[in-house]
Amino acid sequence: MDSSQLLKGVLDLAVLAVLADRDGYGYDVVRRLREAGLEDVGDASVYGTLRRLFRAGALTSYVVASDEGPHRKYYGLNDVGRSLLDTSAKTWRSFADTMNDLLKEVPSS
Amino acid sequence: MDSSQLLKGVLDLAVLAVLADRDGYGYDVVRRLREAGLEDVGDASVYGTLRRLFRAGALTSYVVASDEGPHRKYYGLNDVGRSLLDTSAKTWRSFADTMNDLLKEVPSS
DNA sequence: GCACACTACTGTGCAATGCACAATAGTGGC
DNA sequence: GCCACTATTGTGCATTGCACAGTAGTGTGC
Repeated sequence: MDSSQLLKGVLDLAVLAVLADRDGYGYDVVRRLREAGLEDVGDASVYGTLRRLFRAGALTSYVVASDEGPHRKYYGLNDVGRSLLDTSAKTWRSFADTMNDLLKEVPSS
Repeated sequence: MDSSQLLKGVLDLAVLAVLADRDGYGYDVVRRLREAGLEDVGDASVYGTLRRLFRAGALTSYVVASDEGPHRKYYGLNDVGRSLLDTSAKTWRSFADTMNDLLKEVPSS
């Protein structure tokens, strides 16, 4: 099973969760998601998600120059983003519970 | 957050899990999924998923006449389907664990 | 100086899939 | 006859993750 389809609709949540910890720029968010276990996440997906969330008014954005490469566009949560994170996390937990319940007859291995 | 996006890539798994319990026809699978907590699942999604899984060789299919309405096209798991269910369930559990870990800093309410 | 690797962002176009909606059709109650 | 419920199929759309290409800055090794 391709885990890329599992990400649909959850990448927003994952990105919000990562940014809740601390502000980050695209390349950095990709790295943090992969370290967290989402190893197959594509960089274009993350950049796209950040832009979408920003356009939706959930993120702040500011550019910082770097002396180790190109400039970095940092993103951070604002109130809309924090509230989106809360409700999305709630929706996710309830959904995951439902799925786990459905799967309780399926042997773990 | 629209839970419809959460279903992406998971509806296959949910349908397989429901059919693992016992064979079922489309309309019945929709009802069982809704009773299980997936209240917003669309009927066209389920019919589409059943056809897709059948085309992929994971399901058997047979038509049964009904005296309470139109005929019913039953679907059931074959070996491919059972193996798909196992690996998909494993992928889901690992993915859900990763997400829950990412969300552990987010207050539950 | 130049090739290359790593960092970092943007844009285009595609594939997968859940869903709305319409059409078809059988049964039964009023 | 009309309507509600059951049951399946097909069309077309919206969302979204991703591959890929392009641009660009920094540092390393030759």
